[in-house]
Amino acid sequence: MQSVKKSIPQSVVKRLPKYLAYVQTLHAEKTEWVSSTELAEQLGLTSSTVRQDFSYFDFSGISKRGYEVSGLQSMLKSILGADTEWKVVVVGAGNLGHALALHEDFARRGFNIVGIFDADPSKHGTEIGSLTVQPMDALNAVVERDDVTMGIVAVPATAAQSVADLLVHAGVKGLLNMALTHVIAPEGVSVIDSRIVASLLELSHAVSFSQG
Amino acid sequence: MQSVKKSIPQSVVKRLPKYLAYVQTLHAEKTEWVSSTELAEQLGLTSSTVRQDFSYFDFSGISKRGYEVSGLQSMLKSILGADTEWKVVVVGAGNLGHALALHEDFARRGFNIVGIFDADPSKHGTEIGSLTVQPMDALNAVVERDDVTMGIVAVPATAAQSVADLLVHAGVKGLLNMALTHVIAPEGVSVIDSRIVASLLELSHAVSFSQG
DNA sequence: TCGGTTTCGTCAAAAGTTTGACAAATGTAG
DNA sequence: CTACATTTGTCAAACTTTTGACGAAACCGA
Repeated sequence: MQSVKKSIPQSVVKRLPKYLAYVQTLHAEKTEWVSSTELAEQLGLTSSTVRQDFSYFDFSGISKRGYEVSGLQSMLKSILGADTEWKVVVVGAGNLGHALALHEDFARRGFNIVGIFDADPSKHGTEIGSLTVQPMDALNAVVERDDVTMGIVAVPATAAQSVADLLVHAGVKGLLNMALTHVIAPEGVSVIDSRIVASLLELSHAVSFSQG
Repeated sequence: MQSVKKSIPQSVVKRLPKYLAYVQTLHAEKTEWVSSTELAEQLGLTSSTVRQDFSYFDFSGISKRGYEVSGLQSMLKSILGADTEWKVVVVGAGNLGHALALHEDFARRGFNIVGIFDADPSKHGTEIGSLTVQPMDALNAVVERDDVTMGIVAVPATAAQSVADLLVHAGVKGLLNMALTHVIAPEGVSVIDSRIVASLLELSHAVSFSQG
């Protein structure tokens, strides 16, 4: 009987995007109810984990029916901030930055890329979709003017920390780090690592040591 | 006094790529020794975690000096399979697949992209770096001929599972899934989720609920 | 050589996460 | 209306991961 919203453990937050993705496909195909068992099967979990996870937020299922899909969807969206439009800048206009700036999945989920920046003058002025690559010293103004909340660090490992510092200084509150290196940010700024390369390394470990 | 190699917990394997990245920068600048304290500070861990992690593999530090950088680097590489060259294919020649096929970090770490495939005929024949986009039905032959171990699934969520099935059928042993949806693979095939979009959602959660 | 200090390796306690079990709730069929 | 089957919500046990503590090893300076 707690009314104070207790914060949701990291382990649970990490699963929420997957719940949301699946629930959205259900919603798209007009399914109205989903059980913890079905969610568990689809996402490779146990039904107990699913119910436990959902117990962290104020959303109840109904015995014998399960969870109402559209309500669950709204709840997940609101917890994840996926019902908000976010302004995002990308730093680094290499292959990866370029692709991320155009990535439809971001826009579809409310992450609007409002600027792309690069230190290399030869890239300035290049058009990427509806954006133009800008020099680093334009960053502060854009972040301020457009009220940008997040920055994507898509530069080589050696430059990652200094770009992160610039973004923090410009005022973003969250960083998505595409480099493999660790990036340090002050209290109040969240950093999440995208782990693209780390994932491949994990994979090669898994592949090397599976079945021997 | 166990000589049998006990398998390394997932939680530890996840940190290994970061250790490796940092140790490589040390190596590049000719630093010879590194302590658990320094590693901990740089990667945002406790020194205890670092020592505990290293206890899972057969590599000792020396009291009062720390760990020898180049030996540690080799050990990490060998555990992660980063001392091997891997053959990788990309499925999906959209923005993301395109960028991944060209991503220098992959090549630098021994992940060689040997083919890129797309279901869309209008993309076939497009040149991406030294590769040419091929139709899906060329997949099996390439995987077999080049002994491809891993596949990167860079297609829209709705196609992810079927592409994964094709890759598994072709014989890859590991999948890197770029889509937000969960992908199911048979026993013996490892799947790692790249979580790019999931990471942004995590970030927006973190940003929404920090300091309130 | 010796005492002081740093850093490792290890252990066990603490904290966090997942699972299994079961009562209570809800729906269904007769 | 009642018996039955299903599925939730919750609890505690089991498991995993992280942390703190401390003895032993190795180096350093006098």
